[in-house]
Amino acid sequence: MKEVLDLISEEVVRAFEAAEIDAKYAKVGLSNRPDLCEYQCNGAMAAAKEYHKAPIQIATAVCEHLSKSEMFESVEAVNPGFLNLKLSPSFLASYVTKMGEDTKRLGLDKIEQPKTIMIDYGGPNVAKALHVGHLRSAVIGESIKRIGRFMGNEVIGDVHMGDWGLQMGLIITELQLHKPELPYYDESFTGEYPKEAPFTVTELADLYTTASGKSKEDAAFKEAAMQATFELQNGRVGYQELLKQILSISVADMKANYEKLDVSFDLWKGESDAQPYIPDMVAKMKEDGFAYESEGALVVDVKEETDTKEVPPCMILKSDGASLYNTTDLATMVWRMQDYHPDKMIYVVDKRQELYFTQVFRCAKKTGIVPESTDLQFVGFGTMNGKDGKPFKTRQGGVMRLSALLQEIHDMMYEKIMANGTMTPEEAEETANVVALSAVKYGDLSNQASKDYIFDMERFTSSEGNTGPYILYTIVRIKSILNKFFGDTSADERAAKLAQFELMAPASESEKSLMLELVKFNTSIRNAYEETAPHKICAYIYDVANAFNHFYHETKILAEEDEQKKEYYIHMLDITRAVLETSIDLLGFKAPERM
RNA sequence: GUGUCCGUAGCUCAGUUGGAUAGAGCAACGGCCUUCUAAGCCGUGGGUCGGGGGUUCGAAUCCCUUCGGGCACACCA
Repeated sequence: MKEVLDLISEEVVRAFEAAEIDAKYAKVGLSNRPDLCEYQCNGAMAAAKEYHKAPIQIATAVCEHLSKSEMFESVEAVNPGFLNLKLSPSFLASYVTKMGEDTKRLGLDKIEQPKTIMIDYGGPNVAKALHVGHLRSAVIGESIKRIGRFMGNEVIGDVHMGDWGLQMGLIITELQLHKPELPYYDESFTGEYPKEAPFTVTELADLYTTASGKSKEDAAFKEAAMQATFELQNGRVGYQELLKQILSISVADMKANYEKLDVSFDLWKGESDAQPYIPDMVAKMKEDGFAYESEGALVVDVKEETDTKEVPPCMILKSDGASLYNTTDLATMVWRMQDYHPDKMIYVVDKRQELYFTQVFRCAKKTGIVPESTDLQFVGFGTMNGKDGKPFKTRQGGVMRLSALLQEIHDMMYEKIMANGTMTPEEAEETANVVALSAVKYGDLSNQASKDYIFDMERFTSSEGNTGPYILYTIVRIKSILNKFFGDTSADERAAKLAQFELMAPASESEKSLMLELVKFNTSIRNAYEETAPHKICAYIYDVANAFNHFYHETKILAEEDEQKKEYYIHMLDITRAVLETSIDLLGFKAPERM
């Protein structure tokens, strides 16, 4: 359904036209003076020059035409030329009623031309435990994916694992020292390779850690690892089979970890999946004359005239002929285009990689790997810092594992819940998980993705202020009332009853404020989608939660004696709940029943 | 050095793309529970939007300049 802002705009446009002022000046926005009005139009001041009239004259003329509209409670022209608008309570009630008719979409239309969007986030390394550095990509990417889908697009999430390169060689070489008898190392082996992996996740991580340490001190070991990497990349069968085992073990573990974060991927592709596409891709680049040799390496020029600085060429092959990050990323685009024909690809990666991705994007377009019609978007996120403003570390100064971070926050929430003494340990355990996730995700998403932010556990886990737990608490309060009101009735019965409860025009300030917030749902979500900015959803629901809590404080809902009024409250509560729950789902977390 | 992002209350952050008196939260102080979850609500104090110029009816927002900080600048990913 049409957004409130559009409905107002149409009305204002008509008034401008009636006053014989060009409609281009009839721009309406939210008020920045809520004490004076709810929506405002400043067009009269902009139009003053063209029409050689005092802005207030124009505003007054428009105001006269506008005051006939039933949409507004009041319309005022104020010096020097502001047009102040207040919505009528009945208009608000009817709009919210329409939202409530479909609590799944709440008045938000899907976009008219859905796109196929591929989104690249996560980027974990095989054989390395997920650490806090992986948190932002996962959390932000997941939210962008959900928002994109909610708007009606087909969104495909790809984890894009780091499963290629020296790290694999390190593991292969280290494992050989422990278990040289494995068939993977026997080049003459022709039988069937074992189905079971020769290690567990923990062993795998240990292998890598040891090997990685050795390679820094032991030159011969590193040499062997590089040789193994080379042989793996050149198709040595035993090594490729071993890689499959490494992947299967590692992926299972990653999936478990991401599941705890409520983050999922449609594709579990890695850098290795791009390898088969490299030779043809490189050959074509040479053939088409884009790739040439420079200082021994194969590169493609990507600088443009409008550049304000020097953009180095995009390197396709190193001087030793080996492929690198760029090669893999470009080849990944090859299969993505081939298999999925996306209209858009979004990369959710550390913002420090911006220049690098500019090179890759330009190269992809220039060489025709990605057609002009496909949009390539870089969503760079900032660093997650500790309270000292420096990159987040454990107390010991090491890199913190994601699981350890989640555990720590979970424990804080668990303690808080148990202190209330209202839950069994089992229920508290589960609730703590849900609340902890909201704390982490909301803490991350409520900041602009592109900025560095300070990860402050005390603040994020607090239920005061703009936090996940505060939002959840608000939802829980609403649910609690709804549950008391409806008792044991089934979801269907509830819906049927709710459909009969009519909303009344808001009588008090707090009712109206709440409705004014609810009505912004579609605009807010669309904005967040268009600007790839989940933090706008956070800002929105924080306003909704505030408006609700204010209303809640002032209004006795279940004790209301007027049945009709009570039903109206209940209906509005349910719509508020739907707005909040739909929104947090887009952010990637859920609300518990109690907390 | 070149480029780029940033600088808003003691702290953490918003600021609807140029509008009115720059907003929240935390922290500080003061109120509100025999009534739907007080993990809440209400109030008070706190600012030269880093500095300086400019553009115009009007600037935290656009331009220039300056100071301070982060980050990136072809064989890592």
